[in-house]
Amino acid sequence: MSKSAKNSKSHPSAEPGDDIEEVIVEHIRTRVLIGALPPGTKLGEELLAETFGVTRSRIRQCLQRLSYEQLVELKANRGAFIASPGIKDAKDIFEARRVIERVTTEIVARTVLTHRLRDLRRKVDAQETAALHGNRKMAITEAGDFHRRLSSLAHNAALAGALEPLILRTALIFGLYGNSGAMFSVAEHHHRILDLIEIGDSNEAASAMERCLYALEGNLDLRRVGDAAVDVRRVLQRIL
Amino acid sequence: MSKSAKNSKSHPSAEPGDDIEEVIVEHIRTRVLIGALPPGTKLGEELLAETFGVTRSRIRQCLQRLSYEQLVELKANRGAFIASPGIKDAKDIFEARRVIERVTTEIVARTVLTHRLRDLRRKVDAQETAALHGNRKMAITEAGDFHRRLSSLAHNAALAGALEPLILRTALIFGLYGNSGAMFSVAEHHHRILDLIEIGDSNEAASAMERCLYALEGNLDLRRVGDAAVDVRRVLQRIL
DNA sequence: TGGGCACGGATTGTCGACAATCTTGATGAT
DNA sequence: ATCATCAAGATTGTCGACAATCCGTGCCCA
Repeated sequence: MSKSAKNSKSHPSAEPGDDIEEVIVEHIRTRVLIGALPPGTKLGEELLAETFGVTRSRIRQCLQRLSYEQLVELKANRGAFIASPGIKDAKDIFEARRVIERVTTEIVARTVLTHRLRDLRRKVDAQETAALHGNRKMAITEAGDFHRRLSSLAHNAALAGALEPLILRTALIFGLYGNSGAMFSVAEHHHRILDLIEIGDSNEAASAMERCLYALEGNLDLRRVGDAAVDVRRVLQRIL
Repeated sequence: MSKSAKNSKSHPSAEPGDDIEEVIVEHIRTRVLIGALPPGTKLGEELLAETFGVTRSRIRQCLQRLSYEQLVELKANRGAFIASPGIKDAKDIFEARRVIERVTTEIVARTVLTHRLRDLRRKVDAQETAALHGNRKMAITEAGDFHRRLSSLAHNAALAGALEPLILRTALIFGLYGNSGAMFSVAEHHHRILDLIEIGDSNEAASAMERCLYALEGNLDLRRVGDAAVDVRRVLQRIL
C-alpha cells in the first residue's frame, strides 16, 4: 500500500477547515442513504482518515455526528458501524412520520402561497424521471428532499427538526428493505399531494400525505437481507 | 480485595471512565433545566474541566452533546453558552408537542394496562406537593419526567425520541419565561390526564393533554428577562 | 478433537502540548 | 471625547503520541 494518499493539495484542503467536517459527513451520509454502504459495514477511523486526507480526530467528530443522526452506531472500543434499523424501528418511524407530516402538510395547505410550490413541483418531476430511468439513488434522495422541503414550508422549526432524523432513517430503511417498484408510485403520491395543497384542500392534502406514507411502508419487504461486504474505501473515494 | 478502596479522591474518579461524561452532562443538564444557569451564561471549557476534575477534551465532548440537545449553543471560536430560545421557538415547540403528545396519549389510553400507571400517578403526586411547597425546581423536573414516561408507554421509540428534545427545551423555556403560579395547575392537568387514561377514554385523554400544553404555553410570560450573571463554578460545584 | 489461554497486532480512546482565534485594554490620532 | 488600531493575555481548536482495549491466532492440555 503506497502512501500516495499524501496528495495533500489535490482534492482536500482549500476548505476553510471548519466545514470540512460537514462535507465529509454529508458525503458519508449520502453514501449511506443510497445504500452504497450497507448496514453493518464497519467504518474504520484510520481508513476514513486516509481516504479523506484528514486526521483521525476529525473523522471521530464526523462519526459522532452521524451517530447522533442514528445513521451509524458507535460501539464502545469496537468502532463505528452503519446502523441497521429493525422492523420495529421501521414501524415506529413510519407512524411518527404520519403523525408529524399529516400536520405539516395541513399547515402548508392552509398557509402557503402557491408560487412557493414551484420548486417542489420541479423536484417531484425530477424524482419521477429518475424513477422512470431506474435511477434509484436519485429517486431516494429527491423523495427525501421533497418531504424535507415541504415540511419547512410549515415554518415550524421544532416540527421540521423532529422530522429530519426520521426522513434520514427512512432512506436508510428503504435502502435496506426497499422495493424498487415503489419509487414511481411515490412520485405520483407526491404530485397528488401538491395538487391538493394548491387548491387549498388541507384535509385532503393531509390525508394524501398519510396515504403516501402508508403506501411507502406497505412497499417494504421486511425480510432481512444478508449484509453484503463492500470496499469502504472505494465507495467513499471520490470526494468532491 | 475491597473494590471501593481504589479511588478515594475528592470527588471525581471512581467512575468507570466511560459514563463519567454522561454524569457530567446530566449534572449540567439539570442545572440548566431548573434555571440555575440562565440562558446566555458562558460555559468555559477550562473552568468546567477544573470543577469536574477532568480534562478539557472530555468537557468538550459533553458540551457537544448538550449542543446537540440544543440546551447549549456552540459558537465557533467563541465557546459554549446556555441556549436562549426565543418566542418563536417556544411557540413552535409547544405546537410540536401538542401534535406528538396528543397521539402518544391517545395510544397509551387505548393500550396501557392500568397498573402501569401507578408510578406515573406517584410522580404527579410528588410534583403536586413540590408545587405546593414552592419547590419550583423539583416541580419542573417531575413534570418533565411525567411527559417523558407517559410517552414511553406508547412503545414508539421514534415518537419518544422526537419528543425528548422538545421536553428538554420546554423546561429551559419555562426557566426563562415561566410563571411559578402555573406549576400547581399543571399537576391538576396531569391528574386529569391520568384519570381519563385509566377509564380508557382515549379521545378525551388526548384532548386533556392538548389542553395541558395549551395551558402551559398560555402561562408563559414572554417578556424577555435580563440575563442574570451567575457564578458557574459555584452552581456546578457539588457533583453527585 | 475441542476448549480455554495467552500473546501480538491492529484499532479505538485519552491526553498534553501547540497553533489559531478571540477579547481586552491601552494608545494615539482626528 | 470618540473611534480605530494593535499588542498581550486568555480561550478555543487541532494534532500527534501514547495508553487501553479488542480480535485473531497459535499453543497447550484435558
